[in-house]
Amino acid sequence: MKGTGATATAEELTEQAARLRLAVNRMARRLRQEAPTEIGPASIAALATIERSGPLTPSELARIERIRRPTATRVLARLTEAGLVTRTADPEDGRCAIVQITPAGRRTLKGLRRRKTAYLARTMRELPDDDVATLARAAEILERVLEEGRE
Amino acid sequence: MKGTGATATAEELTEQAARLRLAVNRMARRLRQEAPTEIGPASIAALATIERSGPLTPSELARIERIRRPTATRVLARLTEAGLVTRTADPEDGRCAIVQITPAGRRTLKGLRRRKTAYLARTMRELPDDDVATLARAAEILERVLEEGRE
DNA sequence: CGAGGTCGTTAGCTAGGATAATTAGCGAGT
DNA sequence: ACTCGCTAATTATCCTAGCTAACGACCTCG
Repeated sequence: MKGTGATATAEELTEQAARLRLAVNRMARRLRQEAPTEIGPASIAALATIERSGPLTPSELARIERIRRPTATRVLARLTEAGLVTRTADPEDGRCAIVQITPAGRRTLKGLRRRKTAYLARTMRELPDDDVATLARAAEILERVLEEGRE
Repeated sequence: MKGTGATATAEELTEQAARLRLAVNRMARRLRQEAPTEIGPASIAALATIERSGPLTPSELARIERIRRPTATRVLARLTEAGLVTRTADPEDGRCAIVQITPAGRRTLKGLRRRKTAYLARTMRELPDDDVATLARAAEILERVLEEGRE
């Protein structure tokens, strides 16, 4: 295992970044395939954000999800259509809508999480403990990086 | 196999899988945004596969990339259009086309890799060494898992 | 030769990203 | 108090990229 354990050179870093990028891309695609949903992964991600970050406006959703507002509009239209979120007018600012998750949304999210995680959990169950731990820590690092990268 | 110290419970495993899934999805999205290409990440992935796995037929490409043949057809149409691959008739089977990467394709891939990896490398440069090492190992693990999952 | 299977393509659907342009509402400056 | 500029949200349109269904071309085998 080269490059681990000592400070990586710029070249090694680039190499590692390239591998990570490929692995992430392919895994994302695989996950999409392994966990077919009726409502689309991006919409699910948005719904999860709405659950986690409380009632928010479409613009806030767009900022958090790093998508454009029109995309948020469309995603929200589907979620609303499906009864997973509600939109109410902001009493303080007539331009804003306030989006909230519904009980049905929470239920959907819960069931989805269970199903969508099954493939990965199944895969991880077959890995040695070290690897599982590594992946878990990698997830944390990625979370942190993703969080920092947003301003 | 398992059973060393920090063995995760089923619940923990599920939790970890869920976090990894989210992190992978978000990172993939971020990478797509950070590395805008004129030709689309899936097409690039296909081109990389064509480079790596030598001359192949559209069906083989579809199998390796885990996409359907019509999708492969479209991707190949764009790559051919862009002069990055060539298609020749299979002399032994009139139904098959044989797809090969062109020098321009290799060049494109090379330049793209450099550009597309920049964001991750930049990000990783700011991480402590052990985080970089963790991510590198995670990439290896994911590669292995992805490789195993295909038959 | 004909039947059935495979390869590649075409047509049409959906999701999810983007931009550009429009509408509505807020707030500050004169 | 009105207008101007900014922001919020939507609408319309375009793109990539997955899918299925259906089709013609071709191979294989009885």
